Order: sequence, then C-alpha cells, then structure tokens
Amino acid sequence: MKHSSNLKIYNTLSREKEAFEPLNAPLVGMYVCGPTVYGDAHLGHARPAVTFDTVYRYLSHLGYKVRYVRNITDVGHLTGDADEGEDKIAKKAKLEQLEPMEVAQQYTDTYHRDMELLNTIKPSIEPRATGHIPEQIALVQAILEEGLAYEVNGSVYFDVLKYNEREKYGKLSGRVLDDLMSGTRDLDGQGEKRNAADFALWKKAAPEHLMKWDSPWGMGFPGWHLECTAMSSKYLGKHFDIHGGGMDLMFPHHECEIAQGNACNHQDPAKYWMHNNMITINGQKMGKSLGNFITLQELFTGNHKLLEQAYSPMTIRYFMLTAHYRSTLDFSNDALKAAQKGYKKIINGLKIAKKLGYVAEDIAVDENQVKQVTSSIQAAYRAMDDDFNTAQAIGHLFNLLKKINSIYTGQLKSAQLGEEVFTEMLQTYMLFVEEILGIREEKSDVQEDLLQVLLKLYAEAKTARNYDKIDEIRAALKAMGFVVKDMKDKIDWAYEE
RNA sequence: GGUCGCGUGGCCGAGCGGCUAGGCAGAGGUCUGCAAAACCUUGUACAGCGGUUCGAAUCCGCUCGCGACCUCCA
Repeated sequence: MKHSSNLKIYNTLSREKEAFEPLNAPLVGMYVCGPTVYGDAHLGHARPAVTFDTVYRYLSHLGYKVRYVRNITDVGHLTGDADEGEDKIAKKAKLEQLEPMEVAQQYTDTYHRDMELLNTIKPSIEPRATGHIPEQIALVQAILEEGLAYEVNGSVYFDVLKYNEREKYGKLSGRVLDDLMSGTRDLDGQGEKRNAADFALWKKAAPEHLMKWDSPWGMGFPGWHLECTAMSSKYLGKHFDIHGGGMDLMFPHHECEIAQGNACNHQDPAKYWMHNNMITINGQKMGKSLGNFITLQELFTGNHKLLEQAYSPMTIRYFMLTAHYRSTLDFSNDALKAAQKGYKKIINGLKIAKKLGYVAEDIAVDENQVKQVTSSIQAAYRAMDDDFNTAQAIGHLFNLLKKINSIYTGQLKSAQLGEEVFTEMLQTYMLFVEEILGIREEKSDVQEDLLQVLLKLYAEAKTARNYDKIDEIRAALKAMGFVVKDMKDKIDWAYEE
C-alpha cells in the first residue's frame, strides 16, 4: 500500500528537508547508533529507539523493504581522555567482579527488555562490536594504505589534517578544522597524536586491560568510531540510505564515520543523516553527572526521587511522539501525567474503532462531516511525509477520534459519512495508532470476562433502579482502573484516564 | 571563547508569510436518576524592541533569557 511518494527527510548534511529518494528502491538501508551496554537503558536511549522505530515503521508502511541495522557497542568507548582511557565495559567489569562479556550480556538483555516494552520492532541485524574485530582491523589497514593514518607505539591514529586536504573534515557538524585546532582546550595526553584533531583507530592495550585483541600493531582494541563504519559497510554497503543517531553523536562520532568511510571507500557512507534531539529534565540535558538521570525501569516503576508516580512504557512512547524528533523534549511530572491521559484516550478510541461497524440508514450524507474526516486523514499522511512529524499526525488522529467517539455514542451516524469514508476513517485511525506510531494497548490484569459480568450486573441494577448497587459497581471498577460508559443504548467500559 | 539551536495561551507541544493544530487543566452546555464517558462552545498565546511586507508567531536586525556541541555521552 503506497499512500504517498512525497516523503521529505531533514538531512543534517544539507541542513534542509530533502525529497526521500532511496538508492535502490524499494530497498532501503538504515543504520542507527545503538547503546553502549555498560548500564541500564535510560530515557536517552529510548528517544532514538522510538524515533527510528517510527521511521522504520513508516518507511515499511510506504512499501519500502528496509534493512534496519542497529549496533550493540560492547567495547571501545574510552572513559578518560584518549591516551589514558580505560574501556567502559572493562571498568565496570572490574567493579562488579564479572567478565566483561558478562556485563555486556546482562545490559544487552535489559536493553532488549526495555525496548520491547516500548514496542520497538527489532532491527533486522543487531551486530556487536566484539563480533567484528577482524573487519575493524581490515578497515584500519585500508586507511593506512590510503596514507591517511599513522602508527605510533602500537596505536593507530587517523590523520585528520591530511584527510582534510582530500575531503573537507567537519561538513556534517559544520566544524572548520582550523577552529577545531585552535579551539581545543587542553592538549594534555595528546602526545602520540600529530594533531589534536586526530582520533584513534586502534589503541594499544595496557597489560591489565581486559578486553584486547591481537592485531598487526600488537595487542589492542578498536577506536571509538570504527565499529559503526565496519558494521554499516558490511551489512548495508559502502553507501547506504539513512544513518541515524542522537544529536550528541554528530560530532565527533558521525563526523569521524564520514571521514573513515571516505578514507577507504572514497564516498560518504550515508545519503541522509538523521539526528534526534536530546531529552531534558526540567530544562537540562539528562546526565549522570547532573544527578537527573532516570533509567527506563525507574520510570516504569516510579522508583526515582524526581518521579511522583510510575509511567507506563506506552505513556513514554506516546509522550515522545507528541514532540517532533528534532526538538528537545522536556520531561516533567505534569507533562507525563497529561501524556498518560492522552495515551488512554487514544487506546479507548482504538478499542472502539475495532468493534465499530457501519450501520446503513436512510440518512443523507453530511458533506461537511465528510470533508472534515477526509481532510484529517490526508493531513495525517502529510504530517508523516513532512519529516516524520508525529506530533502533528497525532493532532489529526484526535480529530478523527472525535468522529469515532461521536458515532459510538450515537451523537453522529455512520451513514452521515457514507460507508466508504466511514471505513477509511476507522482503518486510518487503527493503522496510524498501531502500525505507524507503534502504540499498543497495555492490557490490564483484569479479565475482560469479569468486566462483562460487572457490566451485566450494572445493567440489571439500572433496570431495577437500584442506585446504591450502581454506585457500588462503579466504585469497584474505578478501583481497578476502569470507568463505566453509560450511553443511551448501551453500556461499556473504558480505561480511566 | 568558537559553532549551532531555542524562547508559543495555566502546563506540554505543533506551526516555516494570509487559512481552528492537538493533548492536559479551567469555564459553560448537551446527555444522565445522579455521575462518569462522549460530544459541542469557550481562552488575553506567540520573550522584548525595531524593520521588510497589503499582511509576520512565521523573514531581517538588535537586546534579553535558555540550552546543545566543541571531551565519553542517545
């Protein structure tokens, strides 16, 4: 099903929205920077995961066959400055007396658990850095052969100055090399590098270093930016469609990926570079050092000093989608509580949409209603086509929801829309909520059967005008998180918002 | 210091030169035994000051405030 070929994507490389033209339609290759697995997944991991999950979903909906690659970084990021750095995973391992791979496995598992709760679709391929050491060594060799890297004491560095003569370094982030050189603050520990802007491709490992591999330059480990180049080119080719990640990775990480790709493949790795913005908490970027760090599990359980209550995974997902991915998104209890209500409203509507049927009646079609519905449907697609504007799309879904609710309660007749428009409205609503936005019903522990029994008792009490009984049933349902919808011709339940 | 971005009604958050965003909260109403749900109506909003334009939240300039990156970071 192809509803449009008008998709535009904001490309960080050009700083403009560009028409999306895949290199090999209908195939699309998308690489997204995944987590470094040395701790529990936090809000910051959820944003790119949800953002690019939605991109993946929409591209798939448009009929593209997407290969979605998201890496697991289980080695390679340094804790300190380049020369005295220690591997993050290895450091954590020492602290917890575990094997490094044990740490990586544990946090990979919890990451997967949390991503599943957020209803993100698994990537087509989820490669690990440690599983691609030979590929990374080969890359270093290729760059050495190009004359754009040099070896010093068992480490290999990328020669940014020399590369810059061939290809402009800094074009993604808008950096100018001269500024970078002069702007570097502290040159301590840069001893081995020819220039401050150079970055490590391979680092010599100290004897006590836990994670290390043999290489032509001795025992060591790969540099921080190498794995993404190695794995993206292996699984998507030297030039693929979309590369995504957080804005904070734009420089230096993605800039270095571009340099590495150009150095050995003589072309940019990706055609479109997409960057999601940061999550802030009370206006500040979330970070461990700032003490405003919230993991997803803390959010789901409410177990954090900044949280007034627990917020469900779908509340979080919905909340993220109500803002555009390139805007910063500020977390606060007030905003999350509002999102929780909005989410439940969406889901109550979904349940209705699923069981609502067309009723043929001898009523004239209301052209005004038809116009409102059809324009909302089109606007929802237009919003997604406009650089995945989920916030705007959700706005239009609420407009459709009003019509759906009106028909369900009898305030509007389905015949007033005509069968075709009525059906398209329901299908569009369900498709957007479930397939494109990836919002699903978080089922209650309470069995539907039990609810039906209570509603039956409610109906009987109502017939008998036993109002005390009615109040009792209402209270019982409310305690379980439900409300009674007592309509003209029927009685139903809904999630309490 | 360098580079980039942001400041929208009580709160969150779209908006990219003219056409009601939307959600939450509030007010009024319809429905109801009463409620709830649902629906309808309603809001002084565009940091400030100038400028461009027939017309600016939207473009330009200045001022103020906030943030991100420049170091691992989603």
